[in-house]
Amino acid sequence: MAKPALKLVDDATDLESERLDLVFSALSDPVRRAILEQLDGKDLLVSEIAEPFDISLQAVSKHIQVLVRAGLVTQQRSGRISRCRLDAGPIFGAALWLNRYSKYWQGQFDTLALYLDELARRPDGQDTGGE
Amino acid sequence: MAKPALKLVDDATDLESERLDLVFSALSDPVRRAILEQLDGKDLLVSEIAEPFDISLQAVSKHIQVLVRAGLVTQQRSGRISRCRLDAGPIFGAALWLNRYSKYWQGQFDTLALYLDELARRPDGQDTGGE
DNA sequence: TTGATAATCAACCATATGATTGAATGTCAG
DNA sequence: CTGACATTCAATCATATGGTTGATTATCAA
Repeated sequence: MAKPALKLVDDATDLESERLDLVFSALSDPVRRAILEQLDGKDLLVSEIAEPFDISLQAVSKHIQVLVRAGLVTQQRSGRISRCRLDAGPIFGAALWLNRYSKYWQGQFDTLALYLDELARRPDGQDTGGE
Repeated sequence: MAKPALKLVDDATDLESERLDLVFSALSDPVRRAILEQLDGKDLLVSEIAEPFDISLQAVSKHIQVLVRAGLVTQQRSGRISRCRLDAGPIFGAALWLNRYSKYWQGQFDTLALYLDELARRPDGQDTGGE
């Protein structure tokens, strides 16, 4: 009856399930994933975010709105500019849901643990670029 | 430069990005997430999977096709029945992508590690608040 | 053969999504 | 005030999605 201690893990509740709907749906678009990667470590304006993409600024603005609705990005408007900041909180909930299947990875699980360790140890989040 | 050792982490490649598109999109629907939870630990027929849901069998069949396209479920037809099996492999790739933001969780990271430990230690994958 | 069963196919519908272009809003600089 | 700029709003379009019902395919049992 009472929810488990880690309520994020239990997606039986409508609220958490709807949040997962929004988060996974937001993550299902490569443009939005790229936006999140851009925001990893630094806040950016809408126009700065849009710069690398070949689509219109309006399209990027709509993508950002989707990320905002999912709780993955917050926007702080000051004057005519709108600074966008990553909020990784909801990603944690998604990761928890995924990790209920970690038992299937097994061998690769060590790889993940190692990778997490590596990431945690690194000052910035940059990948090595291999070798 | 060359790709990193863990190519799953680098979604710059079109192939891996499209796979993530399919996986995250598949996970964005509560029915499909529930199906994956049903398949956690046991293979099921389409009709068995459909039983708990209020929607038509055909709708469930289409959901399963989406999961198959994403690589999350495999189907083995034998006679008129079609046995569905979970393939958690693609979830690993998705988890790796998410975990690039683990540095933001920090405090909660211990919680995740603890949870993973808990999951790994549990004989079956059942959550406390399960079905 | 007949008939029930398992699953998919097909057509259809309502709504959502991702993109576009053009207009509007609001703000800063001269 | 004028105008450039940052962003959003609005209308539109093509396509995708999630659901329905009805038909079809294929298998098993009597």
